[in-house]
Amino acid sequence: MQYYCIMFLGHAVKVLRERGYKITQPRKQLLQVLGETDRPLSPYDLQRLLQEQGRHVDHVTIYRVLELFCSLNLVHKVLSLGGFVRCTLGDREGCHSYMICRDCGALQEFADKALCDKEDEVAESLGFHPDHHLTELLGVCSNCHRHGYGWVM
Amino acid sequence: MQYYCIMFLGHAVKVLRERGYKITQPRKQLLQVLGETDRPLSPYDLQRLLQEQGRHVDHVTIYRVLELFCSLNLVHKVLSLGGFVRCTLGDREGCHSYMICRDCGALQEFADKALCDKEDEVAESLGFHPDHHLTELLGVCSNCHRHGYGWVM
DNA sequence: CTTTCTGCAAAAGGTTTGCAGTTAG
DNA sequence: CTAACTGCAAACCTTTTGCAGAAAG
Repeated sequence: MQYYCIMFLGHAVKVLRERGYKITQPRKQLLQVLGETDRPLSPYDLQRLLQEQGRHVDHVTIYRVLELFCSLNLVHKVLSLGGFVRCTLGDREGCHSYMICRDCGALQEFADKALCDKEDEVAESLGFHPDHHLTELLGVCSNCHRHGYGWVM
Repeated sequence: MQYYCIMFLGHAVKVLRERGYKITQPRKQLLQVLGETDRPLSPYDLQRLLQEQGRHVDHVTIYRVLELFCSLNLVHKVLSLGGFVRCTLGDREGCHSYMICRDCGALQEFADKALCDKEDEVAESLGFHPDHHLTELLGVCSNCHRHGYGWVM
């Protein structure tokens, strides 16, 4: 996780620089927090977390920074939970897919070409021409599944 | 459409009665409005529409009625647009799927077993056990697609 | 007649806007 | 030094809560 966090931070800073955006304190701090978790967090969740580290960032700034990060595909907005997570994939357009664990709240992003194609196929067969897919699967991750059985027994 | 509206209203009233809920004025009026459109509408959209018909329904009531309708699977909440649409399918659990047209805003609900299975398959292959699928496809419906080409030429 | 439901008032929560002052490069 | 960015104040919109009165069955 520590490893991914550094990867994420490095990549994000690179993207910001390339596009001419400044590397400010609030942006760095938000990247830090987003890099450390795989749970979707709301703007106020993020503010609370920063607060606990003794860092005060205005909620308006958080909204604006998240909007920027989304536009650069550094984070995604997760609709079924209403929070933001760091993007863990490359710049594959169109087919964001997420699995979200009900127990631990962790989100795992994936991109599956075959699934995308199947979605297109079904839609086209109904006369629809999709250009964007939203797929969010709710359930239990392998970790929690194991522990879940443990509790019952 | 008129036909579907009556179907929807009849079915909804039956479900409410069966479960012991009262058929009140606000509930009837909301069913009416929801039955007449295939666009997702927000609580305040619905209030506005009723207002225009000279009917005053408090927004708190609208929230409470929509919550009830959702729990009875009479309407669905659409996350990518943040509105409510009438449910057009039977009580198939688990696999809600929607196609939403960017141009006209119309939503079409569908349930495709093969697509559901494919989603499960992909998730399971990544060690995840899904119990709920959220699939929303954004694009252009056949109607708007035709007219779209018309505009260009 | 009783239970359920609605409307109202108010609060709570989330999001957006404008502007003056600060900061990164 | 300058353009970009942040913080603050305030407005705005959405959603929730508690309670007294109305309405459905």
